[in-house]
Amino acid sequence: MDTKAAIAALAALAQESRLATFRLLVQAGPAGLAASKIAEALGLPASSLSFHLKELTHAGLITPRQEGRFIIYAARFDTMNGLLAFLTENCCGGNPCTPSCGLPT
Amino acid sequence: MDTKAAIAALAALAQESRLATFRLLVQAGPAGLAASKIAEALGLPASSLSFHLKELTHAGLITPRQEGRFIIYAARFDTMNGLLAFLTENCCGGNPCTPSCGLPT
DNA sequence: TCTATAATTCGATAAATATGGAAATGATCA
DNA sequence: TGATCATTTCCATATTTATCGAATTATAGA
Repeated sequence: MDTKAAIAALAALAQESRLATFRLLVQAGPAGLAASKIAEALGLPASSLSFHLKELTHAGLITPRQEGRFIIYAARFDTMNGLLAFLTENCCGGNPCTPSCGLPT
Repeated sequence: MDTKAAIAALAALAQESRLATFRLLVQAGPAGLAASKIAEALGLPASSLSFHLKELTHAGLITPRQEGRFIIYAARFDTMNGLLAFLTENCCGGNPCTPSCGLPT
């Protein structure tokens, strides 16, 4: 992951409705959820949710697939893991550091 | 970490200068860096950097300490780790999931 | 105290973003 | 084809945010 992609992902997550959407999809796992189910779960108007889904998709954090007349969204764990790795890259100059400094175990 | 804190941290990181600042401090480790050193390293005007340092501090991602006439900023690894944990919370409903779904190893 | 350096606050401007109703598009089934 | 449901696009508005020069505050040393 490069800086541009990381900023896109972080900006996408830095918004209440989108963060809630993403976390819902992380918890739903690869099976994902239809847009209408997300709207219902979060109490969002369809047009607002659609705007946010597009942001998350464009940032590579979720991916849509058509299933019947539903569009199912699922979290992209590869991107999420790339983001986590990017943030912790070269922690403490690559030197061994205290437990509080490393990744959660 | 709660949702409010996570959004504050994500928003703080979702900006080029701040992300670069934070990563610089992550790599610097607990020793940290003086504001002027950060400005020099990133080529930012002092007033702009100061604005961003305040944002990062307010989000709990960095912390300042006075040392002589310098103010040294250091990354707060506890907050960063809390953020990573928050994002991956209850991944896949807590069920075992494929390797691509878990945290990086 | 006077001076030099470090860092922040102020202020004005420019740019990006969230919101949600209404209308349009896309997909399925009878 | 016509009806129905799912989703997106369009639009206008309100809000937030980034930028950086100039002025201000704070710290240390002579």
